[in-house]
Amino acid sequence: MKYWLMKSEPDEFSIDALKQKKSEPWSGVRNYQARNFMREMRVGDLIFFYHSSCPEPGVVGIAEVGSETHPDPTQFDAKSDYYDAASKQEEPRWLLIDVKYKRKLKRTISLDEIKQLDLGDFALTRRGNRLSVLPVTKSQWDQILALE
DNA sequence: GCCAACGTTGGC
DNA sequence: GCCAACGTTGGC
Repeated sequence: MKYWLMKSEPDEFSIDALKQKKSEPWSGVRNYQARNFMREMRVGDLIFFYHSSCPEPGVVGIAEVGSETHPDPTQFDAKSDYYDAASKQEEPRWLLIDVKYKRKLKRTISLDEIKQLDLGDFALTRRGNRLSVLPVTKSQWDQILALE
């Protein structure tokens, strides 16, 4: 069992939106590193749902991986913002998984608090980090969740 | 293969 | 809205 963190701008897709929809195909990831992490995901892995680009960035909920990776259909949709003309049906460049709602945290565990923990090397708090999908170790997971 | 220009992310 | 950091693109 592995642990992950996935970012979303609450204006675009919030934890409340996920709660309402129960599960969401996570389309639109267009970064190779993030894609490669998704490829390592297995059904049942746990995900910190993180709100970014908002008044209080931080972990707001827990989700789980609801499917194996499969091709992201938006890459083939010319009308989509995520359309990639260079990606071929026979060899899809971009993948997605389904993100399944588990629960909302009692409160937001802010980025500020997370930075104050001693988490070692952590992609979320690495300087200049922009990854939207990143791995979390069990120890990092437990330390962050202990703040709830 | 280098690297400047450009676009995007995301905290503040 | 600003801007640092970083990934990608494309000319050479």
